[in-house]
Amino acid sequence: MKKWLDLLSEEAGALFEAAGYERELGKVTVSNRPDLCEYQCNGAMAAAKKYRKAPMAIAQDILAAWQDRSVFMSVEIAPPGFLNLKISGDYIAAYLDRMGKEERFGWETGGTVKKVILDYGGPNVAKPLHVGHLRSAVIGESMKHIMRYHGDDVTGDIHLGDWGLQMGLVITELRKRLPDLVYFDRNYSGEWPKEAPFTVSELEEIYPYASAKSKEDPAYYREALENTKALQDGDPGYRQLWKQIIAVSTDDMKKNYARLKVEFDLWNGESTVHDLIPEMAEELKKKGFAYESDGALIVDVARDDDTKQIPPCMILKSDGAALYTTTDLATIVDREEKFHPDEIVYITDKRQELHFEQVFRCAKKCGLAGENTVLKHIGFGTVNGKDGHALKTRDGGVMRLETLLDDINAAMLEKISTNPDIPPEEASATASTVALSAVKYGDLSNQPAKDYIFDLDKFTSFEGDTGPYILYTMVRIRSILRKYKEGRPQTSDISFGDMKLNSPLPSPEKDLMTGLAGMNTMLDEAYQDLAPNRICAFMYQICNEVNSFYHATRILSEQDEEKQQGYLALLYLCDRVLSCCTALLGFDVPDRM
RNA sequence: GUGUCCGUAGCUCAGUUGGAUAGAGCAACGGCCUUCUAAGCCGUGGGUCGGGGGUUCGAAUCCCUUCGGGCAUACCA
Repeated sequence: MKKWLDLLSEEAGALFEAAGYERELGKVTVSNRPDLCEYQCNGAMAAAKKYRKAPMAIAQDILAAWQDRSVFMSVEIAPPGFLNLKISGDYIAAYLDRMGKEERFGWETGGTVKKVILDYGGPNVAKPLHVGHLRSAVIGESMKHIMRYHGDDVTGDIHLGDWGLQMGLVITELRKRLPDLVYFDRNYSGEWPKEAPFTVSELEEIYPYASAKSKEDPAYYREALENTKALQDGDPGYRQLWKQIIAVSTDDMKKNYARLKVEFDLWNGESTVHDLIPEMAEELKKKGFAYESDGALIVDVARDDDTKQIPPCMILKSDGAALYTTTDLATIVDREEKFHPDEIVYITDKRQELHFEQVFRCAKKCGLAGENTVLKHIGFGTVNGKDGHALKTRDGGVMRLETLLDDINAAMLEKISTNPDIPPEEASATASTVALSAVKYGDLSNQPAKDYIFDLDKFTSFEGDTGPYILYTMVRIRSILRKYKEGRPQTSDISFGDMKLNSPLPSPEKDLMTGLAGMNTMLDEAYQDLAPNRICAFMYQICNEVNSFYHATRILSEQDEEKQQGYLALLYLCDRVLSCCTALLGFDVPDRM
């Protein structure tokens, strides 16, 4: 089904053609002056140059050509040549009726189905999830939903950080603290213990300690490097210990991600591809792409037309160990073999931009990625505190994701509990639902690439452009629909009749209808740009319009049945549209709040 | 140094690819609940779009220049 604005543009284009001008001039946009009109067309001014005629005169011609009122109920001209348009009520109602019946609200997806690997989440084992991981998970999950809604075949891979220096650091520290563990006994030949010799909390304390120590103690750092290499080279005890670290750590992660309603299809990691590394490195050497420099194995990826300096891509460190680039390249090889994807999309912190530039160039240059495989990096900004710096706890530590969610949940529960209509046993679940909307909407309503300020007070205030406001509006809509149904004999599903615009004048009802007509356009833009923030902006607009409509209209007590059916049909469509949006963003809607 | 992103109301941000009087939210102030959830709605005040120059009928948007900031810049991820 054609996009609303395209449809209007065609209609306006027909007027231009009828008046003897090019069709293409009839481009219609949403009005900048809602006080004057609903839509505007600036074609007369654009035509002025081509036809060497005054814009106002051209506008007059268009006005003269306008006779059929079934689409535009009014056309007015304003200096220096604006065409101000108002839409007929029947026309918009018919469009919405059709939209409500079509699949995906009439969004034409073109039928192309892409196979996509979505690489997001990217937590490091042995490290607690912190707010930085929030964005990758929340944005990635939403993009997954958006692409799937489009029809794409998307596989989400968490891509654990489980193979680099951090593993060496943890092992080094464990060895210092618990030297008697069998994992460190080279001569041990018995069965490996099933139980891990540490808990998640211990693990999460060990990593930061080891990381800090390695920075001030060069000997310790060297040891960590050696242990990293030993792990990668297959030291049996280290490998067993490493498996325990991953098991304990991922167990905990799963709880956190479940809480965020984020689900991965694959729990692969850097280590998944460790067996591919030696062969890949050898191959790159043999083919002449990789060579030694300062003891490390590198591939040049700079190009003559670069405006910036691109450092070479490092395949192996001088001690022969793998690093981030190595596993990322091997992962491309692995994914190509197993999935033959059309696209691999990475969602990470934008500071890794250069890293991915290098990896992508290297993968293409060396033929590790197929010629037609699109490699895309979507970098997101930092989550900052109110001071504009990275979000910290009160005492300056790293803000854990768990803590953040707990805080918001608590604040939300307090609010929810003030509503006497919510039974206490329901309050907790409702609070989590609303809290999640606050967190996700708060994140996704920003452009991914930009930093944003995570202000707990703002997020828990429920006013303005927030998740709770959206949910509140939806709850209101559903409440009306429910009450209407309750008052009638129960059939399986009550249809709400045809869409009908009852007040074609400038009215909250009409604003809402024209707003809804933008749904398929919005979906297309959100998909093309992979921009969840567009969905948020759209929802916010619709919710504002719904609330204005709500206040201006008594629905349940409306005596004119046809009128009431029109209202209900409109609200029902709103509910479906908004529900679709919340699903794409990745949060639920409570029954009451 | 080089590259890159950014600078819009007191604060947090939009601004549909060059259009009319630059928009929201928060904060401030004033209205609206015997009626579908007032976590709402309606209204008021608040701006040299960092500065300067240019391109044209027309610039927050495009070009140049300048100031201020963030980030990146091969053996971390």
